[in-house]
Amino acid sequence: MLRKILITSALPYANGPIHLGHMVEYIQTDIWARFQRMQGHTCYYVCADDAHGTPIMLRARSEGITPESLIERVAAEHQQDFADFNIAFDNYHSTHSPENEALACQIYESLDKAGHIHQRTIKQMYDPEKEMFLPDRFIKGECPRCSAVDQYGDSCEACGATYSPTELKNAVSAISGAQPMEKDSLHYFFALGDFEDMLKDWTRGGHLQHEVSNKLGEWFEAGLRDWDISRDEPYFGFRIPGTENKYFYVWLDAPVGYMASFKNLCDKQGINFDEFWGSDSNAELYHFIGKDIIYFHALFWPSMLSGSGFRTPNAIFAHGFLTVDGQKMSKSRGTFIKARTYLDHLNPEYLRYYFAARMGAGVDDLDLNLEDFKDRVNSDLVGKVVNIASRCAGFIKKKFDGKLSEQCVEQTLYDYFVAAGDDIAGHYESREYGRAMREIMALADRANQYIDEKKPWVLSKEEGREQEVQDACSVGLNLFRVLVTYLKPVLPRLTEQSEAFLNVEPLQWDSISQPLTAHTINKFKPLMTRIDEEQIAAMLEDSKETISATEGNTMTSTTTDSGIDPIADEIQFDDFAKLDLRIARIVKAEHVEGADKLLQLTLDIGGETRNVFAGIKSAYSPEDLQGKLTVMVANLAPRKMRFGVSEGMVLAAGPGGKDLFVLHPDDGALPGMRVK
RNA sequence: GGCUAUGUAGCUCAGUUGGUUAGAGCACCGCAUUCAUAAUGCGGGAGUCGGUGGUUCAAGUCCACCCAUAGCCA
Repeated sequence: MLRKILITSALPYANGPIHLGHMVEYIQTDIWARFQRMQGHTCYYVCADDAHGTPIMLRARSEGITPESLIERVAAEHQQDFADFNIAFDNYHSTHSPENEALACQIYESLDKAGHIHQRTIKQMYDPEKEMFLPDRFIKGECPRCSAVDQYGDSCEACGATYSPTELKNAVSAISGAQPMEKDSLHYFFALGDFEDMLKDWTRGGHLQHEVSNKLGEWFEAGLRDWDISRDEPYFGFRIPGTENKYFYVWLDAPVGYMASFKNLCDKQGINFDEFWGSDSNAELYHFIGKDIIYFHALFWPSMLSGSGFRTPNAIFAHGFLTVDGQKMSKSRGTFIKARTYLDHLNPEYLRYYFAARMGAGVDDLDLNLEDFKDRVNSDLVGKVVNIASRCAGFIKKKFDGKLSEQCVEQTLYDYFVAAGDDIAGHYESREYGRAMREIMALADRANQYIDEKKPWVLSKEEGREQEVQDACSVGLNLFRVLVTYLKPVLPRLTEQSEAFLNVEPLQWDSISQPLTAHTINKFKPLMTRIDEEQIAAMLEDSKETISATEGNTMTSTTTDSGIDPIADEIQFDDFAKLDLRIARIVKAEHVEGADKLLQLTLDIGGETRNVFAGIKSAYSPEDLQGKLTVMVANLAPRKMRFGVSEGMVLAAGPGGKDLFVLHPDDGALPGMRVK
């Protein structure tokens, strides 16, 4: 029976470039879409840029352009990256679109009408200088529990406490540096608790991976709380119907973007939208997402849909994150690799294959081990698969004028290859691509063994055995054709070239039931070349140089350390002169008992010593620092911390974790010298 | 801190309801081969199954605790 399927990938945030972490998901989804289409099913694959929210507003502001022109530019870049990775979207749209506004408002109004929207005045932090309310992550201060400095407004990275930003001590706005004040604001809430019964059924109804269902049990135990869906102006988003100055929180209209993109496609191609989204739809709907955004997709989204008269998804498919060589992507190591940087150096099909080879249906993280990447692509694709065609094509072309035998002499072997297709299809369907690739490669091994047994290069030197040569090579090429068919969802470009070489129509899953006989093929050209280590090295080098990525509150996985902060507001010389920066010698550095992130430093600033707690333990051990010169802020008000009083601050750059770099003066500087 | 996962050869993984000597591919070594983009075939070495303790005639598999890694905590 032919199926009608609509699938989506999470919407990338229109605030920065696509990187290889994003590509895990788009490649996973694209393979699935291509597989379904090869089966003859109708499968639409839609996506869009997620274009709203404070980070985009601020970024546009810092670039001195409108949010509209920012998102337009980023959308063009995103789409070029996807196109070059052969991600075959049926439609790519934007959440900042009329379709999305109409649908978001329609859903909101339905929910409101049914009594699922409540209003309530809350206290929120407000930046009096910028005249705006501050999202939690734009407020920094000291953790109310452990007093760690420089923590975000929602949780402490040092002790793991979660709290509300109003509890933060010595809070400052990350945008202006001003001290935020509490201010009342009327907010709109979605009553998630109204959907508890529906959600309990849905999340346990086979729509989620088992580990995800387990995780969600936790939320039910904790009780479902209302969801704050409004934001005050200034905000880049859609105004809430019936209000003057309230906007939908970006996460309200982001998933609606799936519908909007599809609506846009329907309008262009005359597809029936309701057939896919109506409450009685019998089409299939699947969302591919990263494991970090399960909450939004498995709780809010089904509730919103069912509360506003739409169907709910058949399933949510969550995947893990990408690491590179076993570690988080890092800018300093060059492993924060943008899609574009990869494309500048390497064939996208290599990565598509490598990801496929290592991808399963679970939420485990996936590691891009660059050594393994090279070995695997070279031995599996070039050494095994492509080699089969390469070693047979010459004989057929030279000795038989490109013509295959009249009949397949190895029907049993051929049937064995065809029969394996059911298993492989099953693995694709259940997103066990790694298993599928393993089975395909086992078949490739079998094909190479067969050619080895027949030894056409020996036969061709013997009189009267021409037929055997033609037969063996014809079998080899027919096996190759089956293998390429199985790999088609993963390797669209290789497949296209192979179709041209084999001189056949686009391969479908069921087009291989019979072998090609008495068929003329075209001249063989190398289908894929090996990866050279140099290419990988050059890509890493390039990645180190072209670091400019920034992330925000994105729907797609942020697998990375944070991006480059925007340049702060202009200051006058007098403001700068207030800072007293001094060269300091680290005379002693030691661990602080009970502190995860802090090192205690004793600094000599020329006759005076200072005790400073620095949050650099993740990047330095005390031995690294002892005796070194650095720069400190000497006139910062002393701050009482849980472990003692900190009398200043050492200067360091970097996003955090292992990527922290303490400043270091040039030779000749002496403790106590003022930096100006 | 709480929760959900993950941890098996150098690398990637498979190991069904606990049941002989823990398997495969890649990498490595040896041999064969030269049709093929130095590709292929045959053979070989390699593992205290994250750690500790327990249940059992029997544990990679079950239980407890611990360690490491990842994500989530609206």
